[in-house]
Amino acid sequence: MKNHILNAQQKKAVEFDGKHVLVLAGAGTGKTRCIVGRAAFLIDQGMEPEKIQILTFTKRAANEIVERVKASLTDNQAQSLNGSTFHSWCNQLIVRYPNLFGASGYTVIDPDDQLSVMKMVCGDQLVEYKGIRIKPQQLLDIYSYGRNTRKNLSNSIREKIFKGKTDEETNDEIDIIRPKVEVLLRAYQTKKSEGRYIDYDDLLLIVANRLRNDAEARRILSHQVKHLLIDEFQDTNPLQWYLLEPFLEIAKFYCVGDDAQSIYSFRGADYKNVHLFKERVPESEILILNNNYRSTQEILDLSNWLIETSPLEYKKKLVATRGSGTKPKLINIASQWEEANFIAENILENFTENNKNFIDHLILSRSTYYTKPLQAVFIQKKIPYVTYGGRKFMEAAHIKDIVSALRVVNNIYDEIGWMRFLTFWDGIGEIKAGKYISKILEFKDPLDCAQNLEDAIGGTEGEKIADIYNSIFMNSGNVKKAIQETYSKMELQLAFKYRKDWEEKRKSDVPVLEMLGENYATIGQLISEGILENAKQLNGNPVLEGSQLNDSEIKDHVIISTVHSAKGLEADVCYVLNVSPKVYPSAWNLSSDENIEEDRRVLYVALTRAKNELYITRDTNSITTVNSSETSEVTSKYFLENLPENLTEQFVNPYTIVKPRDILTPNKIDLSEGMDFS
DNA sequence: TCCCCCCCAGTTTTT
DNA sequence: CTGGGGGGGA
Repeated sequence: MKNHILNAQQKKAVEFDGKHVLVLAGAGTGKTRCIVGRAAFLIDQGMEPEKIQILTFTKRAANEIVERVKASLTDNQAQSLNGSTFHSWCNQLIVRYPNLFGASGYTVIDPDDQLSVMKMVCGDQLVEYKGIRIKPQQLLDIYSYGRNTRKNLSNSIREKIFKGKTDEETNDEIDIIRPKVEVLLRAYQTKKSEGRYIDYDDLLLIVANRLRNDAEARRILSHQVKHLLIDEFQDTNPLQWYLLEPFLEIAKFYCVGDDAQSIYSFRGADYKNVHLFKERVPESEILILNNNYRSTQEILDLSNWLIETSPLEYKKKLVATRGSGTKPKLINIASQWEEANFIAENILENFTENNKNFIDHLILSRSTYYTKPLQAVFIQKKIPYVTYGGRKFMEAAHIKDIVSALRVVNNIYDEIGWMRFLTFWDGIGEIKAGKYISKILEFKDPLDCAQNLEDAIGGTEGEKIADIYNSIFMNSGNVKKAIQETYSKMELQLAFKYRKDWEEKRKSDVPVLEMLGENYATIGQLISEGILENAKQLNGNPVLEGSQLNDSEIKDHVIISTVHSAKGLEADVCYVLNVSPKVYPSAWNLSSDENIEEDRRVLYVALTRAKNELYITRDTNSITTVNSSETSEVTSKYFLENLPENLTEQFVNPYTIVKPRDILTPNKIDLSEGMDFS
């Protein structure tokens, strides 16, 4: 094993020989290197790789760690090493031990489908639904928040609907709506059972409950799981801990985390869980890594300043082992187009004159949506890029159409799947589809359905739909073939339904779906694992919607990512977009100190990604409007408001701004000019 | 009554 | 780029 790159602290952490450990490590101190090193060390010591489970928050992080372990070992020693997200891991366990968890023939549903189910429930329970002014999506938020935090319904309503307020008026309101919400949530659970649906939280709960209540189940798994290596431990929430706890007696825990990088409280994560580690985990130790290997001192000075100005104490001051470099640059921009142009020109200059590759550049944004103009400019200037974060591949409408056909064969009780598949066809709307579905739900099994589906629907539609059903049914052992057959029968209608952008954009996703299908042995696996799959990452290679990347571009591209998806990433040159008032902290979060501090950590994560050069852009318009019209609240809470001048270099955009014509937003015409009303 | 199509609004962050 | 709403047509 090649471990010569480890320092003394890291080596101690990698070769830890106690039972459970938490490695507390600041940004850039080698957290990932530690997990990679640990896995390689264990395998080197003779542990079977299939009994080591690496748990991460994103699929990409899992893949990357596994790849790096493989690269650090010889002879395919790590071939069967397992790295996955919590959800994917649970799904795999459920599939592998159908008798243990009792969940076969189920369909894992994504948030879109959850919403559809909840809407059906609200339609069924109109009396209760009308009695509360809460939208179906908010009901799901309450439900999921309650399950993830293991808080009760009243408190979940308080957090999600009333922003945590505890005054008497709020309490009275909660008392009034709580029973009605309960009726709706219980109806949602019933509907899930009827449709044999499993939502994301169920994946964790099914495994957790079984293991907690059944010593025999723990005994079986104790032979399979010896080591749990858990990344980003500060982001685990109570539900995840509820799942992990029964493994304490089975496996050895190896957790790494950093409380200053906890940015998932909206999903119920509590950064204090790292502080509770020693209390909750007997026979455990805490190790600390504090040498930063990533960034220059100037970048760390700014990052340190940011968390030092927090009312919370992180007891963290990163020191660069790499020494000094250039100061972070703060650029005031007047519009998103100027920002996009500046970044594009800067990257092109680095590429052509400074001997840098595209992959040396990382662009970080608070939201996916905000990067759209940037992407337009990159396409215009032919800069290859990959986006992380945002919509999943399987969530695109045209993919869902194709997959809906596969879903109903996998689970004939999948009403959501039927609704999508039936209404896909011309002349069938929700009403007709509903009538067909009530007939379909009476079929005994898939075979019964295959034989009688045509008659149940009737006409040429029935013929067409039954034909597709049957060809998938015949090919259920070959997922790729099933997809191809389905597509060939749906192609005409797809091209018609999406005529505006079918040829240019959506059609090219079909081969990607086929490739995805090749990875799975059954349709059930495709739809449960596939919805957890990221759009841009396929067989380890980024796949872009719309543009076909050639080989060299696959290897060399700029990365555009949300901060949340950028955990663990680093780059030579980093651009943090739109660090403006109302964004850091964001306007929604201003009312809560906890949320403001979470936003501070979001910015902290963003800043600490940079190795050598850090560019921070901010919108001058929002600065001036805030100063002139709004109360001081927004400005006083803005993170860069009291930024010491010596920490950054104010920087003027040196490039001429050219607005490409085809991406130009129409100018707003001001019709109030020319008239003096005085 | 049901279905289709066009237009508009509004988008945190993730599994 | 999707979801909802409104209007027109069958």
